[in-house]
Amino acid sequence: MAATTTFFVIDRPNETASSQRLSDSPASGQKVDHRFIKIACSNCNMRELCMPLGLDAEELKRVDELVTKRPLVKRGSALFRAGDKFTALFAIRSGFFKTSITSEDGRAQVTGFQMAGEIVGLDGIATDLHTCDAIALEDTEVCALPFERIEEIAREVKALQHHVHKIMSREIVREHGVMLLLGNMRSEERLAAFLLNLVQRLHVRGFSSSDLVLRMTREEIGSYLGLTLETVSRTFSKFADDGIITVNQRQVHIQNADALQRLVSHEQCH
Amino acid sequence: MAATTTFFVIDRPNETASSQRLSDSPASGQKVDHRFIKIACSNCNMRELCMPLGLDAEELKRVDELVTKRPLVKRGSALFRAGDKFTALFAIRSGFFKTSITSEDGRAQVTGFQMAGEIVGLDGIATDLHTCDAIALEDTEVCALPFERIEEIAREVKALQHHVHKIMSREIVREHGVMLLLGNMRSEERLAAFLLNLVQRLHVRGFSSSDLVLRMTREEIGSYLGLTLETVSRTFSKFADDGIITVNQRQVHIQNADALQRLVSHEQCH
DNA sequence: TCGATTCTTTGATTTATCTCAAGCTTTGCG
DNA sequence: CGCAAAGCTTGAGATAAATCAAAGAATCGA
Repeated sequence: MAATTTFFVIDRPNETASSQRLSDSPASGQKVDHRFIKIACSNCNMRELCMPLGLDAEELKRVDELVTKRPLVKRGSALFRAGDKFTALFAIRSGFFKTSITSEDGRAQVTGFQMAGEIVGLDGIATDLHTCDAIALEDTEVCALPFERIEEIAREVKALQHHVHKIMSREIVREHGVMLLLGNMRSEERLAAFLLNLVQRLHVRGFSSSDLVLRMTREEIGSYLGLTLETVSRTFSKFADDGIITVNQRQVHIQNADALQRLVSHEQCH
Repeated sequence: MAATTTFFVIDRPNETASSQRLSDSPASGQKVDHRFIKIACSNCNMRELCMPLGLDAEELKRVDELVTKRPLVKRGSALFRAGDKFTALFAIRSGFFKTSITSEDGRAQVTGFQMAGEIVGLDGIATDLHTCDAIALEDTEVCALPFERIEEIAREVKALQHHVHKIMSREIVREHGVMLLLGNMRSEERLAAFLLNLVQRLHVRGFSSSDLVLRMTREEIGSYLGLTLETVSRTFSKFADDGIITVNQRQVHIQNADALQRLVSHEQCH
């Protein structure tokens, strides 16, 4: 299904998490307000994951200019909400987001879960207004990339231009996969696909490919997969009974990835 | 739900449909082979629908250079298929397409229906390979827009650059709407949303907002909506029984658009 | 124009998932 | 620390939609 959507994610050497809060609280004991320090993308510990490839030094410099703010979004709060003015894309430096839309009559649909190295905000380009909410599932740090600057630099840096196009195309392809999941798969297949997708993305980031900590509730998983929270819970229990996974609340250990893969790709109905 | 994805669609004054076939058959009785005539976007009868706004004469000229081929795709055949090399976006000049993906195990999911003035092929940018099939549901005419040229010109023409970004973002937002539909709605709500979306898009193109001819089968509608063809058929019948629509095979007349709208937006479950 | 194929409708039955409900666990806050 | 709130699990029953089946209608190509 989903290739992950990556971009620039910025590392900030020798700083504590608290020093870069965007709040008004004084950075006690510090001479320099780190909030306004601009860190070079070229120092980013995730640049292999996120940076467009093949930039020369001059082009890299231009990319660095992109990052203006690096807000910290606390667990449960919104990076942006539907209706907010769109001004920037956000590269997630650390933490986990969910994006969701709500219809007029109040139905909510989680449209994705995003982790470090991925981009949120692409929905806002169409109308200059965001159409979904981006909610932090844990304390997160993001890089704000003002879209006008992106376009400006993309006009000069070919690699960046193409990278932006790729990121958007990847998101379109990812959503095709979700449509297949929602339109064609049964609950077990959906949850299996979900788990495999999550660990695969985490593995790329250097984490285990068999252990993961879910950052979202059963209800949020259900919303994403078009299932009720009860069905998600039952399906977890079934996988555990079948010895495919071990579940302990948000902790999941995948014991038999092949079995999950077979659920997703092998037609079970025959 | 879905804003339509529009782009350049080219009109060709004083030509018959047959004269521009891409086949090798000779254009009998004609001195000039119209197959190779390049028609200016500025003459397009759908330019209000498709052209990026605010281009000056010079910029318009550059956009015209984009269109190189204008193939005719016959009903049932593919404009491109999953795995094909991606080289161009296609603007639909006339006719109707479906796009669909197929998973390894053979499950098919229709991911969209596209009509004149809309763009197909965005999925190919991510990996330089198409990931879905685009099948003509009737004889169609498209403009091939080589993507390298698009990017080249977009680097110089700001309006085109932003237009491309908007088209891709719109597609992302449209797919969010489909996810809501697949994840949250019941069969009647899905079909109502589908019908309203179709007539709305047709209406923008100057067609009736109450009458439409379905270009796709019940099965294709079902695939798009995550339903079986039988459920689609039954739901059509139910709408007809309720006096909301009149159905005669592919001919649909909407008698009570408000009722459809209420189905979609009003929570029926309470 | 006719026959074959594809498409559509409708009915009967099954089933996957939802809903409702209750109890249990964990988390977070005063 | 203890209580309240949020989150999770499990069961029983209801139900929307799938499946299976068969017949009728439309379309297409020979």
